[in-house]
Amino acid sequence: MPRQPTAPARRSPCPIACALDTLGDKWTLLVVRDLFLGRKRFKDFTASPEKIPTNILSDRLDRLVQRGMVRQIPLEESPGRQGYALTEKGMALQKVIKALLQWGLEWEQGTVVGIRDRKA
Amino acid sequence: MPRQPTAPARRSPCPIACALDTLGDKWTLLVVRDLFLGRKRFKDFTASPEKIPTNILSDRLDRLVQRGMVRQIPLEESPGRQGYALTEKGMALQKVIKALLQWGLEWEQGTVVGIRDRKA
DNA sequence: TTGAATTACTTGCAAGATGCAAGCGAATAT
DNA sequence: ATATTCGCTTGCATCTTGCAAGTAATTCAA
Repeated sequence: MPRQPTAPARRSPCPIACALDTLGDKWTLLVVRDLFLGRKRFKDFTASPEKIPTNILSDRLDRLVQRGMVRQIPLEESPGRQGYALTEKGMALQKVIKALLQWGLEWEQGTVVGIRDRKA
Repeated sequence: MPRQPTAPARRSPCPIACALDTLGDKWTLLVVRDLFLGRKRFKDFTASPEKIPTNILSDRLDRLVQRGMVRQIPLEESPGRQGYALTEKGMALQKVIKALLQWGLEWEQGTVVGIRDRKA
């Protein structure tokens, strides 16, 4: 029988574990952060100071789209190019991002808000 | 010159990126979740339904201790054995855990609160 | 008190993920 | 028309993960 592209199995029904099945890696939530900052295009994400490799970026954007946190949007400033934006499900991650931001600021010294591209 | 065991380099001064330098993987925050649930001992963590491999557990506990989120504690019920508990810095992750929990519950269907060991 | 479990790990290895560099076709700028 | 940027994909070396097995130190049971 031909198989539907199987959703990767969940480790458990725990909502935290399930969230981490998608979000639990070094890069995914940084892409989400950039989307909250209004970044839309591939090059915008690569311009962030963490310098995400393009193959990883491509993969993470795909996964976020597949899992319904991001959708592709047309870019009115350049038609024929695609951009990315958070869906409602993606927007709902705001509390997670804020909690990480506050924790980092309070407990990891030397961190500052307001990321800039390396060419600011 | 002999070198101090170097702290792994930060990707950027962004507090979110910095938080993810420690927390950004599939397992670390599940260990933190278990600590919030009152689990103290190695075997308690291995009993969680996600079945963390013991080498990963060992590594993650070490890293959490190194980075100041967890400390080792004596176990009064069996002296000569060590347990683990959250420090203040670790406790401060409560909002992160709660945000992930709420997001998972709301957006990932089939998730439920109240994890159980497989032998409940 | 002696032997059998249990606990808290470590080690080895196969498989998968990551990161760098290069390449490549479609859009855009000159 | 040509050059450059953009949005990727591919290959490959390296690092990380996950499974199984092993081990030394408790603890338990007879």
